[in-house]
Amino acid sequence: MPRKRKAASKEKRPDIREVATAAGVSLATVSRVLNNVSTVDEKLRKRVLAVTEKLRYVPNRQASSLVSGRSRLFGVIISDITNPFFPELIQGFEARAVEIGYEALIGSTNYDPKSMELCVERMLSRNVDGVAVMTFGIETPLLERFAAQRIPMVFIDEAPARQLTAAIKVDYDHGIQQAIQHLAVLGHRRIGFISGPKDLRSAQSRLEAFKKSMGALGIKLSAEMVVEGNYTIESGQIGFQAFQRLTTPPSAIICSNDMTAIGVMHAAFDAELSIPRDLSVIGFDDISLSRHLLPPLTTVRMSCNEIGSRAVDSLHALVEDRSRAAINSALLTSLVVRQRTDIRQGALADLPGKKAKRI
Amino acid sequence: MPRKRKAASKEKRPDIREVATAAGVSLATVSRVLNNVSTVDEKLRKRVLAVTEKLRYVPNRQASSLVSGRSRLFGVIISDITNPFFPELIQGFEARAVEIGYEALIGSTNYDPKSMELCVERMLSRNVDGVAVMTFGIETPLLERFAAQRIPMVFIDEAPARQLTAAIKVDYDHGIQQAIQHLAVLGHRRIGFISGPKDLRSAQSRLEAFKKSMGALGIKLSAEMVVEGNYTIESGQIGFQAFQRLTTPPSAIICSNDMTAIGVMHAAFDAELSIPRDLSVIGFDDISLSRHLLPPLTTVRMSCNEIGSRAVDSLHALVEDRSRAAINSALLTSLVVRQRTDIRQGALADLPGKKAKRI
DNA sequence: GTGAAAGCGCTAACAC
DNA sequence: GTGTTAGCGCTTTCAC
Repeated sequence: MPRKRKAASKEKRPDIREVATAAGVSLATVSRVLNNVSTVDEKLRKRVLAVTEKLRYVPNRQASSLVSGRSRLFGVIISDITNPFFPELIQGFEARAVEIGYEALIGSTNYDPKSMELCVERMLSRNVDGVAVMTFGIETPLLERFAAQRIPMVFIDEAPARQLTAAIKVDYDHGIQQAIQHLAVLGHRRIGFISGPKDLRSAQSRLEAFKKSMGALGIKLSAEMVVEGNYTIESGQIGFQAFQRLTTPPSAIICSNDMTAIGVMHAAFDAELSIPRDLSVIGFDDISLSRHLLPPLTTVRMSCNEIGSRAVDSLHALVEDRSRAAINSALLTSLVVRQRTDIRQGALADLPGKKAKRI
Repeated sequence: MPRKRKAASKEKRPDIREVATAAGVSLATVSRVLNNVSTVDEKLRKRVLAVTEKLRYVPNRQASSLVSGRSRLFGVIISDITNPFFPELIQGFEARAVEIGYEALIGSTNYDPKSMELCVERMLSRNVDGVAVMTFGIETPLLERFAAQRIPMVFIDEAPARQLTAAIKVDYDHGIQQAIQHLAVLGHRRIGFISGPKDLRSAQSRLEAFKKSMGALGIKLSAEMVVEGNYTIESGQIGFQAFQRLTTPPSAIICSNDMTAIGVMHAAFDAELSIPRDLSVIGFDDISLSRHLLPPLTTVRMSCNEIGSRAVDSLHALVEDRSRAAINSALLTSLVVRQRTDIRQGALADLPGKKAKRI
């Protein structure tokens, strides 16, 4: 069949014009159909859709972005994807973004100022319609560049008071209070807390929730029971050692995140203390790793996945209606009891007459 | 100052034309400078660069992609970002992509055909310049859509023989041989293997490497010592149980990936077997989790980060010179000895006169 | 309700 | 070497 087009190997993909021709309409109509403009005649709609299908037409987003001024791209800035806190967040972010016809553009700062700046410029050069700043310690001047373009931003916990900016609020109190209650029931009274870096809002919030809950439960909290960490495994090890130097070390430790808790467990392991027999520990975040530890870690769960999806929702709201920041109810945290907490050693002796059971 | 421009709040970002005007050159020259075309006069170059800096000009990639036909976007298709195998891979992919001026577009199939198809269409509609298919079980017809557009693809281990396609080769033998050797030295002779799904190339390769190395070391391998798994924690648990039902269970188990090893450890824990005292286990991949387990897992390390960066390099080579597939030497694997392997119980008794030391 | 036409910001021929 | 110009594929007025 010599008249037929040459073999399909370098087939060019169809553009909107081809679809229009094949459907016998103008390309404006095709565009309207694809963008769900309601004023299109149902018959034409059907016809266009059929052709779209048949030709396997996929719209070129570069082109549509260029002319419409909306890239349908949301940036998400994180510290480092190998930090187990982030994958789940990204999963939530990406899934929700795709759901509403957006794409996620991930940028890792890698804790490096140079990377951060590059990251911001990449987002700018791809014209993101919004950015979720899920990392801390990013320099404010960099964020100003988004602000200058009126690009919406969303943060965790606390956002700079500015237009087109939202925050995903997290209710730390609930989970931490449950954690303390859980420990109290097991007979623990000396409960240590390893915080995150004090200059981070989220770290402060968690610490405050801890102090508040201790007060609410009527447990005395001495200053030596709070140690500052920095969310890393190492800081958990250091924190543990600091506690061990006390005349009376805590019988339970609550950590500001799971990585810190892992550090505590490693240090305890090295010190030949058995967890949970000699020391109970509770983490925070419930990264998937925690479930897989042996025995698994008791932790305060915060849905990172939901943080991601909420970030997208907020950004979306901000894009659609640039005046109103999306206000969501705070994300709840709650205790997941697994096997790194146990009744306090000697608790039974202290409470003669009472029967305590292992849980 | 009434004459001044209104406050900066809705400042539009500068385009190439503004830069050209400010630098007193044509916009073609600016474009040339930005794209490192060498024929530009050094004086003009400097001037343009200075203006670029001053105006904080960031090129609009949508526009340049549209006209140049290159999006500077590489897609990477994975199964699920919360599978600990992937974050490191993505990290390597993204880092290298950014390094060469590209962006990474991540697509998760979530083990779901619908997601997969959407994923492919997203990549197509964003005009990716290449795709790294790092997941298995993606339907070939979908990949044909990339092939039809002559979009380069890269795979792990084995690629369909086709133009514009490359594979990242991994040398499994080296690491697995080390693992078996390590176990043999510890006195293990009955070594079990839990494979990945038999219909996956990479799973086959690992199993073959195991069989080969066992033969090379002169260790007899009975059929009952190989169990098929599917790379999940559950399959590790099931595999362990299968081994336990044997008259003589293995004294050591090598798993096809770390998740499987974790499953084995969980099941052993439940069965009140102590690892490594009663059973040695070795994983494969060295996901970061393995390091953090208590005690940490002995495993065959494969640099997922490097798989990612090599994928980008291959794609890049394919884009630059569409005829030649990038050929890299195979990625090496090697044993990381940690604390989940130990001398076989009773090995000392079997070898009277020899002194064995714990390592 | 539909079509024609004017660009979005940039690159790549092509002149000069 | 540098500038001019014609689009890339699409959305969006604006007429009709």
